Amino acid sequence: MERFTREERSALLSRESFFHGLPPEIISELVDIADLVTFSKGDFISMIGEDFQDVLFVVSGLIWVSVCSSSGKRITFLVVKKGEPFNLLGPYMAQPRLLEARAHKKTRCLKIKGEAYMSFVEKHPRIITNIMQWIGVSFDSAHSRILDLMEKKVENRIMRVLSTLHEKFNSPLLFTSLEISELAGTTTESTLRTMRLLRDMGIITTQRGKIWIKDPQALEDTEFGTMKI
Amino acid sequence: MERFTREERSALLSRESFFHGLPPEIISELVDIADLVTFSKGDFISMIGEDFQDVLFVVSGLIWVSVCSSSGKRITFLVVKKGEPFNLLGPYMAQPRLLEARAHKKTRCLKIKGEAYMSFVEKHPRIITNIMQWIGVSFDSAHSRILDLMEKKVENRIMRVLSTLHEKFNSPLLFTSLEISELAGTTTESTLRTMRLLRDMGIITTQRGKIWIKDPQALEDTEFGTMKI
DNA sequence: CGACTAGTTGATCGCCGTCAAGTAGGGTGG
DNA sequence: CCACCCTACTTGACGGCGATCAACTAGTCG
Repeated sequence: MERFTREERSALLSRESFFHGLPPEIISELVDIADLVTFSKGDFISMIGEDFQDVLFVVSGLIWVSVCSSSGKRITFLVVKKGEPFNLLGPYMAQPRLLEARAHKKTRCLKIKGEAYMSFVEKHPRIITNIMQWIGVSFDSAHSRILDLMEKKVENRIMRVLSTLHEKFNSPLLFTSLEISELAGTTTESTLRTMRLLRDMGIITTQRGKIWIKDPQALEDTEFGTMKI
Repeated sequence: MERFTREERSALLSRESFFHGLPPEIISELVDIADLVTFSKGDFISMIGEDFQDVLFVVSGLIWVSVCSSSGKRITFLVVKKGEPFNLLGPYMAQPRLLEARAHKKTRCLKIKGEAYMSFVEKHPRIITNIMQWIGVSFDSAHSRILDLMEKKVENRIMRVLSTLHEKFNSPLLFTSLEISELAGTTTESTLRTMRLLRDMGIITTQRGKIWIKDPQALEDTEFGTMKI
């Protein structure tokens, strides 16, 4: 692990990390078969339609994962931060997927080739629990998002996105309205209108590209459980 | 396997089955640790908020899996037919999920307790590939459904549901408009209005509870890949 | 034959996506 | 340091899709 900064190493072991609870020897064996790769801000990590087979574990930085349609509409369904995995399912899947992954800022990752990942899993079935739990939460999150889209108003979706981002990153949120709207499944205009309301109510304050959550409780809505963004 | 009918046995081994490609000895070992259970039409297999831990494999019949919100809105996101698994992720998850599973008609399943399932997976990592592939397809399907909800009109969603059901069950589809609407994420009224259009165009014919697809090609829309219902 | 469920169609109405026309921040290069 | 540009943000007006309400017909099962 010598090429890691201290911060990166602790990110891999933190409570929020994918690796939490795994025996240290499994983690270090995984690190041994991984390459440390760096993406610059804005880099495409995988493109739509590509058959991306590698598994990534973010050690620093941020990856935005979206699907987009041919009409240009895009929805971001995952924001992968340090300690979190990306593409746990990819290596097992035959057909290319509709994912687009992009580095939101300079991002360092552990990269494991699909083949190596699959053999690792078979050799260390202990890690299956971590994988399944991670996927399970993401899976339920996708379904709660479907429910949200069906019956919640745009305002509530935005509030939920802000609430979730706040839990994950704390204030200030360094995201633009465009990014928020792609997470909530709406347009920038609607996002801005809602943020105007929230500002008037004293729940948030904003600056170009920054959002401070002043009253996190006011954003809460536990109906469908937490999103996993 | 002596308690199975011949049809049930072959359902487990068919090409569309979850078990396809697995060595026979693994399948029979799985059957050994499973109980054969029968649900009557309309039975709740798992209720909202319940911490359902068993894994089921349908050998005959049909299970409808939905999420519903407190306001009564319900979306069906999975129809599990013979040869298919249900709740592959449940045993690994701590918190209860928002799933509701119901027998759509008399349904026979192999039932495995969560603990037994997890040990089985660790003991036979070979099955991980099947599990991951199955989950992966469902996962992508959830995301394509999100895109659908965001940018497709109700008409197109209905058409896609009909097309997918036709692929899975063939004509006639023995479903009511209410059921179709819960799959498409809309109301019965909108569903019926669309079906009226499709009927006028000669693409389908309908009877109470039955839908014949006369022109499957006309329903095609490959934009987001196939749904997995 | 009666009751329940499924299907049908019309009228209304509001959310929110879209278009449009701006303002303002902040980085770059001369 | 200023002029410039690009991006982010802002606000108003409009209009359409589809949810909702309502009233009805037609199968089907006991």
